[in-house]
Amino acid sequence: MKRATDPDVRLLQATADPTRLSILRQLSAEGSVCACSFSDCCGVGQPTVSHHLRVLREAGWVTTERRGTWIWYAIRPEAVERFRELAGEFAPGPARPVADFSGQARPLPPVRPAN
Amino acid sequence: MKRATDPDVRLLQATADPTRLSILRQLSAEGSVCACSFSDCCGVGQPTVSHHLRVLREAGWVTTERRGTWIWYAIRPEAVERFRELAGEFAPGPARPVADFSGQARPLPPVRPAN
DNA sequence: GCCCCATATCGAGACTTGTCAATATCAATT
DNA sequence: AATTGATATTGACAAGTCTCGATATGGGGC
Repeated sequence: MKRATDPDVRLLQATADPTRLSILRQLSAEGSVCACSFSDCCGVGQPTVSHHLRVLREAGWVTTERRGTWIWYAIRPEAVERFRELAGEFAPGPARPVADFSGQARPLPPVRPAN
Repeated sequence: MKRATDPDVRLLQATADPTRLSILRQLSAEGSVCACSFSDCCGVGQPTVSHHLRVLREAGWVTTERRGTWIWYAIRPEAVERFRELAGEFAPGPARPVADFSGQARPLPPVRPAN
């Protein structure tokens, strides 16, 4: 994959992994979670968890807060907001595609974008 | 990336690419789009567009309809619905993380999930 | 200072992905 | 049937990703 530069793509890419999706769901459910809580529940080793947390942080999904020895992670509201905006952008096609061309031999010369 | 099997992850993974995000946006804007319209606008060759459309189709994002020589793509309502459900799941952490431990030496022994 | 614990980083290996050129398939027209 | 045009598939390569073991970092308590 070519490294994504578009922030939207990075936000989406960060969610597109089973381990990170689990992390995001746990964070959503519990609000603020110690990094040490992820190693156990995700079935991967500590360095791997650390890697995924970094990906989430660099995509803008989470913030960290050090409390003594532990580091607590939480989801950033801006990330949720942006993700929901993206969800709002997506819209399904018409139930009946564009128009009814049944019986017509050459349905519709597609409108091609100027070339 | 290990090949994703979870349908949610596949749905998210399909969005996590600049070309595919463009395609989804164009489909959202125009409702139903001829495959031939994507080659021009996405800056990639025709086989690459075809590849991305396949990824979107196998993730459940789009359906196809053949009209003579052309093939029209449209976003499936179920995909949009599921994506919005996912967006609804995500919730930010508390503004003030969990509690105020300022001044306390050992803030909070993290509650570790049973091990 | 030293040790212990939680977390991050490094380096490597296996695997996946994005892209293209070449080719195949399929529908419509002649 | 041959041709033309749109789309899909194949095969290859470069680049990215996930995972781990080993190691580094950094804080707290002794």
